[in-house]
Amino acid sequence: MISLAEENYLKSIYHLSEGGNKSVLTNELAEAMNTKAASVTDMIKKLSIKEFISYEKYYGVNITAKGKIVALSVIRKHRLWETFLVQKLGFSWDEVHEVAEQLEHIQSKRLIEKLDEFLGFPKVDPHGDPIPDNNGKIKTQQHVVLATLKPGSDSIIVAVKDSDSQLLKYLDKIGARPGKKIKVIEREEYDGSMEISIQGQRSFISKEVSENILVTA
Amino acid sequence: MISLAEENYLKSIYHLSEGGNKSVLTNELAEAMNTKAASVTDMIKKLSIKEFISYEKYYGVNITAKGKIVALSVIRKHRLWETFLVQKLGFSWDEVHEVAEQLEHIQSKRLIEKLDEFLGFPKVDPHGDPIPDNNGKIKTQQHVVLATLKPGSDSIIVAVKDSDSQLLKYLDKIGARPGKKIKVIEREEYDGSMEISIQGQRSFISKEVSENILVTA
DNA sequence: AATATTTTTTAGACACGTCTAAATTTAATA
DNA sequence: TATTAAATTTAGACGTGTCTAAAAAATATT
Repeated sequence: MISLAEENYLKSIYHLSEGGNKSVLTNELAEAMNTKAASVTDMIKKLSIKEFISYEKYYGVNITAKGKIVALSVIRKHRLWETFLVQKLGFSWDEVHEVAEQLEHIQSKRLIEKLDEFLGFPKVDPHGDPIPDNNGKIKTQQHVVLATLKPGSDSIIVAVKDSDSQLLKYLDKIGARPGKKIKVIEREEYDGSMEISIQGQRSFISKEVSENILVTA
Repeated sequence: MISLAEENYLKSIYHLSEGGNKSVLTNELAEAMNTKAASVTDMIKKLSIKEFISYEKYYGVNITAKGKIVALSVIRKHRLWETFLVQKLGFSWDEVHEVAEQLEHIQSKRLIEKLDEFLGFPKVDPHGDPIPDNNGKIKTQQHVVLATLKPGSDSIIVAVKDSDSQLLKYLDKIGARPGKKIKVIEREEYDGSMEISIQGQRSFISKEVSENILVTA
């Protein structure tokens, strides 16, 4: 049996390693988990014994195939629940994260299968992130950070990086949601800020914001 | 903040005390919680300090008003989730208990309000048990155990006592669901077994079963 | 009433997940 | 390369919730 804490660590390791493509350092993980490095060391020892990760002292951790299965299952649940909260219960997309953080740990295969069906087998969640399938397969999107686009570029918003509620509220205000067309009107070389247009709605956004919006390549 | 274990204890104490109408003994609680008496003693000390229960050594516990609020909130969540599972996800009523045991601990006032609305503000769950309202008010039903009815009696099934999945499957098979009319055809004095009829479907049930079916008085 | 039985509590222990403070190792810098 | 700084791990501790075994209190029996 896998504990709630273990699931959360694996999910975090999966994300920080960008799907298992690089190793994750103790301090990174400590920051992401909002805990202390010493606690992380303790936990990664356990996860390592259980073979969810491989771990070499002082050199960070790598998630194993076995660990990925767990992480993707949790991510699948998280994204399905977020979809449920928005589509069925009428939550706005900036409110769902915390609740989904709890719901993702409910243990019941049947529940998730039924929920998936109830939602019509969605492929992406309300933030545009892909939902892993039942077998842990996930479609990695071809996307690029808005900040890198040149003036005049046209593309479609695919997803949003951060799950910070403040940012999401702001994006909602300027109409920046997955699926929407976005055009870069102008880009200020000095600070990287840009003027954009979404469905005719013009906005000035800072570089920071433009780095959190992912668009089609 | 209240922990998952504390919520479960309070829920159990609420049920065993029949809504706070009598005190609950350590051993009863131990059996209900599937744990040891010593563990119960430890926990009820904590709950007592937090004033969710009052506790006199060797004489069991009584739930306080503060404790009832917590218990009823958990019960409300449990029953709303059960309703969701059956009505929206298509679970059968004998499958929902375990999953609802997990879902009932999700912490989000907004979620429960939205869920309640989504379900159309149901008054009873799929087992016929009343759903406490937002303020912890619960309609106690006027019901009687089927076992006490005399032959010839006509009444309506209100709820089912036990949440054992085996029993629920059996009841489902003989058509015994909340809301259904039930007639006692004959009652065997010797062992308390009876012949009943539900929507024309006749069945012989043991005394044990008839003690788990609650009907209108 | 004295003794036996049952119930409950206490004492001491353990796994989990966390922490602080100190020690160790690696990386950076002079 | 020797020293300093940063990152990581170890050591020892703590709160939660659980356990077993033993002690204490309440109840039942003779």
